[in-house]
Amino acid sequence: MTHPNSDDLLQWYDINAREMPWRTPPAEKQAGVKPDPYRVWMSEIMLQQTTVATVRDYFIKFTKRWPTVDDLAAAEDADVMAYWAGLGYYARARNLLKCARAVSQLGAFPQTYDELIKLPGIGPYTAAAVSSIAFDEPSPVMDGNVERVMARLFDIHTPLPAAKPELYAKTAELTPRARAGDYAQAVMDLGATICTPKNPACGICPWWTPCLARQNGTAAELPKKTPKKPKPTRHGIAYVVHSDTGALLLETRPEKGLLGGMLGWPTSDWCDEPSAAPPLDVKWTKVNAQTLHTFTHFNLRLDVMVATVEGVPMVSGRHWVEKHAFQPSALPTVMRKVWDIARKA
DNA sequence: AATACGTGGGG
DNA sequence: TCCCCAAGTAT
Repeated sequence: MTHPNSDDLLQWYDINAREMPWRTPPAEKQAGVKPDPYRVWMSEIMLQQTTVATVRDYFIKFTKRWPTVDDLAAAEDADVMAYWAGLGYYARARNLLKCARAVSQLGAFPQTYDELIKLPGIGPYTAAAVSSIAFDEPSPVMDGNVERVMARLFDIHTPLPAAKPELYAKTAELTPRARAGDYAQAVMDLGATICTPKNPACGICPWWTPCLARQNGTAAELPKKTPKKPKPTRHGIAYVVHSDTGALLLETRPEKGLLGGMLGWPTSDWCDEPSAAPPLDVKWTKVNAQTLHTFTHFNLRLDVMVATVEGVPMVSGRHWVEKHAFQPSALPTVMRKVWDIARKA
């Protein structure tokens, strides 16, 4: 019974590594070019709970706009949030900026897991990924892909998240001292392309031989997971008001909580039976369409109310944005949906 | 420890 | 249609 070998996976990775904008191309790597820690870090933050396909364009946009960590550190908060709009998990954008400013202050990125994990937005996964990929520290990297691969490799049936310590032990055991960063990316690539959640392609897997789940025919049912709770549906009202000068009334949402720090329309609270909370005492018209949106832990149905006012009266906590300066792309997706409905009304 | 936190794509 | 899930972190 052969034991899984990191070299077998690295050999596969050297041939099959997917090209990504944050990876050093093989030719340059061979010439000794080291990855840019800023780009590695940026990619890892964006890749948290987000697919490579979605991240690619955002990464290119961000690094073009802010080529270095010092550039990003000097950016306006609202500018960064607008660039992040649509990518989700907006606390990442707020922490991205905090982290950039901390690193800029330090003068350079810390190079070790222990130092990196102290920075905002960097947890166990990201600290391990950056220290290994950018700085060759052999930190075991465990994300959802690695968990799945380990659960199958060792045929572990303990459900997640209880299985994490056990899976981490296997991850650490398999992580090589040399090329730990490449190895981590190799396991993640394997999980994304071959050892997939559904229909794993065991027939072309470089770890076909040692994989216990493959031997036992249990690969497709692993990893086990504890059942999740049902999603409630909440209701709310969004208010889109035009000034007769062409301006729109918007708000920057509070730092904490859902869509924190993002631009959005004034809304009621979101609950079973929302109480009307229009931002202005004018004649509102209910649009004959609703916004449906699914968040991580609840569904949302928003009614959309529209109105027109004369001039641009001051409204506490809200601000008017001139039409020429208004960019729907700066809104989180749910707010973009509201705009799509309101503009047609 | 358990919950909050987005979004888009695939089966 | 609906459910799953994707390179997790903060509290």
